[in-house]
Amino acid sequence: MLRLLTGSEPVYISCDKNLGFTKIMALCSISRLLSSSIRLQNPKFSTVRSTAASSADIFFNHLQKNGGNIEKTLVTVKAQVDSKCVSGVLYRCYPSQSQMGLRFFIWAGLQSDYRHTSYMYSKACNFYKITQNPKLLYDVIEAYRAERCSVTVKTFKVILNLYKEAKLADEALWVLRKMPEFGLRADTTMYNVVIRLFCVKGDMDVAESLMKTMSLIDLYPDMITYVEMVKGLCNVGRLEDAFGLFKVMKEHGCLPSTVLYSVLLDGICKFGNTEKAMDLLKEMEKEGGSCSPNVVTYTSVIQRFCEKGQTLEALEVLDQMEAYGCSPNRVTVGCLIERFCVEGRVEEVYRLFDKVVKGGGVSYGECYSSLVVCLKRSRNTEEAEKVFRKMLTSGLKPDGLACSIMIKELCLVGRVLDGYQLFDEIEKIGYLISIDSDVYSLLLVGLCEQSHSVEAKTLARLMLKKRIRLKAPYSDSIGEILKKSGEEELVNHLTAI
DNA sequence: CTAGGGTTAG
Repeated sequence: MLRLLTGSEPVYISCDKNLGFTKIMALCSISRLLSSSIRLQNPKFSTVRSTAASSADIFFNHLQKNGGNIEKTLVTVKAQVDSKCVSGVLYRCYPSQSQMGLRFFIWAGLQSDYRHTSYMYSKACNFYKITQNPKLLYDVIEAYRAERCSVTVKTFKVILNLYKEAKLADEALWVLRKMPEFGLRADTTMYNVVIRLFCVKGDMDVAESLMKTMSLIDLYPDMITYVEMVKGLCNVGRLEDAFGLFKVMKEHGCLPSTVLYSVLLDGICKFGNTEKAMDLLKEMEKEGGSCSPNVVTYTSVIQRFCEKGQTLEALEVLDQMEAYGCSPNRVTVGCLIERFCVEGRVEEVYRLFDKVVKGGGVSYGECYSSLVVCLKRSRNTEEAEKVFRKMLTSGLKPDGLACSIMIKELCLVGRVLDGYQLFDEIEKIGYLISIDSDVYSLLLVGLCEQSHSVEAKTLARLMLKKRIRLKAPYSDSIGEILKKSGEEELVNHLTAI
């Protein structure tokens, strides 16, 4: 612990290992900066608490009063279910009422006017630590049975999606097996989820037996099932079996899609021989229609060649791609840039840029941004900075990642003012839209550390204007200090924007 | 459902 004097009251700051003394002093000066100048210029900051918390409160209070079969009475609650409300209830129930929280989550997922986004699933999964505590959902299902709750296929889908998010293959399979006990039957989509989990795990025996089970209960594997299976089989090196599945499908009169072809092609590139891969690509081109190779198809082939160091072959595929009328995109170019950088042939990328930009699938700005990222990644920071500055002077728009990387790098090596100037320049030409928000915090702390108070003040003002919150690990420490010096409202604003 | 940029530190 460290005792600091700010104003009349001593302030104690927990001093974690990331926070040296100079940093703490810097944070204190931010505190002073923000409190002295900014607050006065922005009198509206005093009331920032939102009123939208109430819907979660209504549901939570209802849950507290009505134990047991909560789903029955939840219908009577007159409140809107939305994602804010759902996460609100999740937070209130954790950790002492986890089961209730999850039951509410499942119930909410069944409402016709609301659908959990994948973000909500990951939120619920991470917050309740489903991966570490899969039993929580077991218990929910057992509670449904004990209380004779009415459950539907959709109920199980929500639970399955939580296990999917938690990457728990065995538990997901358990959900499928549990359904008949409730008189319910899983559909193809649910099988696909479980098959995918086992494919990712590399447990292809279970995945295969699941696919067999499907036909036994009159369910048909769809294109998604095949894609997952082919990918899984390729990944464990069972190329022949992947090919076999592909052929069986064709024999059944089911035409493989571009995606399926691409997955198989990618597998052959990775583990098979090049000739066979190129034959398959030709076959796709000839077949055309729903089998036509697309950007992804070509890009993955190019990428595999690059990985193997076969730059020439990769470039030939690029030609083949363009001849077929398919435009390379940012990802395609990215692979090739990386390859050129690795080989120390950086000068050659500019000719590549001219070529691919003509296709219309990617711009010079994107090409140069990729180059900056690539150079930085191969520790060629000096060159990266050169390219980046060249972009700015020639009016090319750097993308968010290139900006973030460049500014962060400058801060990291102590050239905070340079970083700020770059930032300022990009901001002035209006190119700063998609920059990482933690870049702002990094810059702000750096500027304070090096006592560039004018710039720090300007930046802080800009952050408030743009409603950019302070990022961890700075937000906590800055927040602490601000709060202890009585700047609670300001903290609310900067951290809870 | 197929390709897929970066993170610092001892």
